[in-house]
Amino acid sequence: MDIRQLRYYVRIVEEGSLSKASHMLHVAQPALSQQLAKLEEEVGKPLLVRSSKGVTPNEAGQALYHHARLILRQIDQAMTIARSEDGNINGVVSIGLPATTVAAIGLELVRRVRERFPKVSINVVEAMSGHLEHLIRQNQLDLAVLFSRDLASDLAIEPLLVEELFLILADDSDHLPGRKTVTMAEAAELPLILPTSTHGLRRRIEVEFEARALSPKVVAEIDSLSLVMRSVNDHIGATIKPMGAILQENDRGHKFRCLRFEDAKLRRSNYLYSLPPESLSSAATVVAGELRTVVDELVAGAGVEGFFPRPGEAAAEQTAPATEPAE
Amino acid sequence: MDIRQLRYYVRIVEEGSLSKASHMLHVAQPALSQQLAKLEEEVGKPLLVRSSKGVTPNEAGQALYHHARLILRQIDQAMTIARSEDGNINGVVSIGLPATTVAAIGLELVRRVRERFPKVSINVVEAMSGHLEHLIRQNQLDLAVLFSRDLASDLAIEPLLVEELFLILADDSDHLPGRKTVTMAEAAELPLILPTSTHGLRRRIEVEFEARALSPKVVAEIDSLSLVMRSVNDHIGATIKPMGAILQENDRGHKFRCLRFEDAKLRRSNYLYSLPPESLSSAATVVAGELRTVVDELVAGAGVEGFFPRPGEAAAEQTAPATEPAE
DNA sequence: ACGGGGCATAAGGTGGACTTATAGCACGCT
DNA sequence: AGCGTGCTATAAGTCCACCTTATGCCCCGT
Repeated sequence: MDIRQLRYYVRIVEEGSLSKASHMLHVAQPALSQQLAKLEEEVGKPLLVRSSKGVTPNEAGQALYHHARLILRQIDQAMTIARSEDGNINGVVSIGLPATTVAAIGLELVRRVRERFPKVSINVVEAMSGHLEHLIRQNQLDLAVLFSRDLASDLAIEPLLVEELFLILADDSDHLPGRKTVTMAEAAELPLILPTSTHGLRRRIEVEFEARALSPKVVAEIDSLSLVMRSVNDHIGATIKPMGAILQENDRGHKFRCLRFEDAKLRRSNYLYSLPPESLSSAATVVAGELRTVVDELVAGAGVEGFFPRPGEAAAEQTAPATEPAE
Repeated sequence: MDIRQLRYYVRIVEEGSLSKASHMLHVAQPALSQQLAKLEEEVGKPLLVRSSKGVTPNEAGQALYHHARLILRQIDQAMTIARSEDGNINGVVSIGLPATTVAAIGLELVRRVRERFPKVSINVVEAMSGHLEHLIRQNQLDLAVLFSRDLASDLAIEPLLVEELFLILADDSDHLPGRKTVTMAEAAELPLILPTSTHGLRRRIEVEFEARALSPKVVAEIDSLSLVMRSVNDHIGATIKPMGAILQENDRGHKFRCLRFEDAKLRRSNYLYSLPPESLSSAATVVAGELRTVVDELVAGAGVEGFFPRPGEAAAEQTAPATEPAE
């Protein structure tokens, strides 16, 4: 399929005749016949019904006609944008991110979008994933990062990354001194600060404890990341979070110890929700692209643990969990 | 711009190097250099910054990269849809139409969509234009036909057609017997059934009366097309509507006389609102296409008066009103 | 039966896209 | 400073694809 073929095809359908279209396009009629035949060969089925009065598209041909018009319009738009003074990508893009994702990549995402697309105004909405689900269902967000893939909707869903969960303690905590790993049983003995029961992360953690006939000693239920981390820093308890939880705490001068679970694979998948890629605005398209880039850099970052690439990338396939309970 | 150029370009940006991209694409590196040069010549500016370490896109190049990916994905999607068993266009498309537009084209639109795209479920929402404006702003409609172009939003707006307004009487009315035209002064003497004061059509009509120091004798204010037409048929008064108002009345066995205004150009523009064309679903795209086709046929229809093509079509340019008050 | 209008095929010419060969530049290492 | 490597750009030649003209076949209307 080629652009010239699409231009020929659109004109043929609009004129209802190869001969008339050839006049409009200033090419010989056999050229259209040949290009149409090549297109039909590539598609593998006829697109037009021929008669002595001209041609009419069948259903596949009609569908292709509409798509072809869209593609040609987008090619013109792409050319216009590329030719213009500054790429002319502008507009407001609202993106919903859970707190830990904001913590991990929020600043870098905003930096990149601001420097690469100065006329795009990115609006980062930090909220709990349940609320983000509601917002994007209500079309009040262009993009959202969520942890479940079963939000029934016509939105596009693509895996973004997989986060490993760690037991997080204050750096100077008396608990488990000098340790790099922890067992679920040891974690069950610690005072824990976890999100409330409706929170997906909380349910994910409880599943692992219950599978070992253990109960976590929950000393506080807090649905605010910054308050949780301040509470951990203040030795009220430990928490279980992905590494993103401490990345911005490091910036704030807080130090934490992160212990990997040696007898459990505690992981959480992140998904990027958006309108289907072909129905996203230019501004939202580039913001989604920059989000993927920032995540790729996080995953590949030297010295940064606990982030795995999205399943489907060849290098990552073998490291992704074989099965993972739905969150 | 060609599809092969876009494929080469996307791969060059992703690899950050023409040499690496040439390995991935199995073509010689100078071929990429030449095609990239042609693309930049067509765009009229550089897209990539060259260095001894490879290439990086500038802002125009980055924007083009995102668009190119979108276009290539849509080409793949178009091919997939064309190849599939039945075109695979499916989904629910909601379209908001004012009553007179439903009357003019509603049945034909539904017929065409049902026969050409059996898996598309079209949901025609008949409502007053003010309510349609609210619904589409709330993203509760995929498409809408409205009469004003100044609805501030990020929706795409395209002219659809221009309707001429007629004085409409019952066929057997004693008023203005045998006449084909009417003056504004004569109309001011008739009992009139008009929409309520907030209705755009009402305000359009009043502007013309006031410009001639005339007042319409409004005997009833009704915001229901079918009730208005039943009232006209029952000799309660005349009304002023586009021709669409009677097209379905003809089907119901009602007969009306339509008198053209000889001393006024009473016209109303219709606009198609939708998400920007590149962000519309496939189903909505084909429904919009079928809407345009139905309107074109209405405009070109033999014996059907009072509909003019959208401005911008060459044959119609001279018949479209040079200036027209904003509605 | 004939003429006109439509689409499809055959054959030839030309221009574009790819190839190989090579030049030039920058960077890193010795 | 010199050399090797890796990158992109240019030149020249080859081959293939797209367009042309010529023509055949079919259908419809008169």
